[in-house]
Amino acid sequence: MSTLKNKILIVATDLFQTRGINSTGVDTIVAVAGTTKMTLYKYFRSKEDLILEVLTTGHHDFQTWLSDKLNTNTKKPSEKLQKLFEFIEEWVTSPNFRGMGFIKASAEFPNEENPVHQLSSEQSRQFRQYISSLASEANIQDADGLALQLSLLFEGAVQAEQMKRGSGAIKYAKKAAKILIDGASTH
Amino acid sequence: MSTLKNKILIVATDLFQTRGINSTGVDTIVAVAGTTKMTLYKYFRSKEDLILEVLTTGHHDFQTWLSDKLNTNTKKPSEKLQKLFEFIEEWVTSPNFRGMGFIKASAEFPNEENPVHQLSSEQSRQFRQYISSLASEANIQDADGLALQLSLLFEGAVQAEQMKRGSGAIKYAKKAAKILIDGASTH
DNA sequence: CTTTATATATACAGGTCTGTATATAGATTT
DNA sequence: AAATCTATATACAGACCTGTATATATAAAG
Repeated sequence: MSTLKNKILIVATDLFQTRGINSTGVDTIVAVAGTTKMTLYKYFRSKEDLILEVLTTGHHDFQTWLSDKLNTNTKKPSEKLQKLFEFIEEWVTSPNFRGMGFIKASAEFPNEENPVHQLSSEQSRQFRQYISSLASEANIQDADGLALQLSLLFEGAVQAEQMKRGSGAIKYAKKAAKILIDGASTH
Repeated sequence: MSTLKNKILIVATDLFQTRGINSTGVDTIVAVAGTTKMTLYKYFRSKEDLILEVLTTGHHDFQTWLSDKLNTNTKKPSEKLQKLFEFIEEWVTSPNFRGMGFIKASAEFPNEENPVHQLSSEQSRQFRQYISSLASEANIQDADGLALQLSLLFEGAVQAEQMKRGSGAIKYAKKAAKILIDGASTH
């Protein structure tokens, strides 16, 4: 991938997160990235295309990082579920953390026919599905139910952490997750 | 309060929720409300003023409704905490439900110096504080911690319910809340 | 050296948005 | 009947936004 395209993606990810998507114009993006609109529109057909690619890249990076971490550090399925929030905390509190795009994108684009809304909604569903598969492998009865509960905690904590870094929300979410997982395991 | 001002507030609340705040122009609001911009700017100094009043009204309505429900239907402090999510579910699934403004407003206005962000952040804090006071009265040790966990579940469930009505998120949030409350009560 | 590919600089068209200015209609009060 | 208050109708200024058109620079490749 071109260096400039990559730079634009990184800058856009950052600005979308800190200033909001709709409030960030392409002029601002190219100015911060140190390039011009002509170059941006060479790599992205439209601003919407850029938004979609930012979301796709961010989600892919997170999912790859998370499953790698889980696969290399744990063996038993039950361990993976237990370690899940440990690694999420590591991700969220890392300096590279630039937010989970899909959480805020669906708020800024509430219209269900909007492509950005559809993608972020699909990413949220995929992540929940991934947690559910972990729960299934750990022989949890209501895997989908637990996955939904854990994703509520996750999305809430990430949003809180975005709003105020070091809020401690992720620590309490981790504790709550442990209780819920333990409760679902015994039945 | 003037009938027209009230009508504008109701219409704006609805449009902000379904189309997003930034994506809803004042022209659309007055067209749906059946009035003109001149009238809107008679009652509100600016669009930002309108947004702030929509948030304030919505939050006040919810808090009033919730504490009334809790005070008339329960006596013992421990009961209030247990019944909390029952009433929240009733509110969220009622036909009048028009979303919790402060949850989405902070996503659309991420800048911490923005008055809309500040107000929604403050409302989120107030609600968490209210839950914490219920927990304290119920003799929960880490009242603030439990309040944070419950608010994560609440905000996550409301957001999920907004994105897809009848998603069932609130039901699972209620179950999770019960587990967390019971867990925090025994210690 | 010349051709080709890539990036820059700049200007602008067409649209949308907020907020205001001006003129008018209807209704209530004096 | 005259004056006053409230709401309407309409137009527009000024700002911002996306996306494109045009001309130029720079550097690698034949």
